[in-house]
Amino acid sequence: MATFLLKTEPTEFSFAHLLAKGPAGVPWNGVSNNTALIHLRAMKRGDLLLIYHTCDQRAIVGTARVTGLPTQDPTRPGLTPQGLPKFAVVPIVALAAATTPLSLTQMKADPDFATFTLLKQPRLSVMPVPETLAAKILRALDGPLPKTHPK
DNA sequence: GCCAACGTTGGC
DNA sequence: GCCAACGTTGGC
Repeated sequence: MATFLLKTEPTEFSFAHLLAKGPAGVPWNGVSNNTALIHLRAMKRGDLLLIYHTCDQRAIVGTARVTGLPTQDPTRPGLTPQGLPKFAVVPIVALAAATTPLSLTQMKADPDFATFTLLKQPRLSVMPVPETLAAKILRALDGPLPKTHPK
């Protein structure tokens, strides 16, 4: 199981909004940046997601789960030369809100995060999170954490 | 194929 | 609101 970080503007689509969708979840769409799309296409059912709010909040605010494989965006159909969805969309559901959101400031102050893509490529909206870092982030969020894979 | 101009993102 | 970092576009 891999872990990825997804950025969202809370004014556009907040983690609270995702939570409110419940087990139905949402298709994570609207990504156009090629590097971000490469990571989206690599997602598998069961992968863990860390949801980061940009703008005023600038913190990881909750966790979510990938519930299916990436598919084509119905509004922008097309495949890559490798036969993968060009503008990939991934179904996700919220898991839990963080009891303690982990702020960008905190991550910047921690040497363990020095090579983290979130800090090195501030404009990338979808990125993989190394396993050791993901574990550390989950401990910091200190909420009801995901324990099991979906059935 | 290069690169200048322009657009977008997101932290400050 | 500004601007740095990137990505994209289009003229050549």
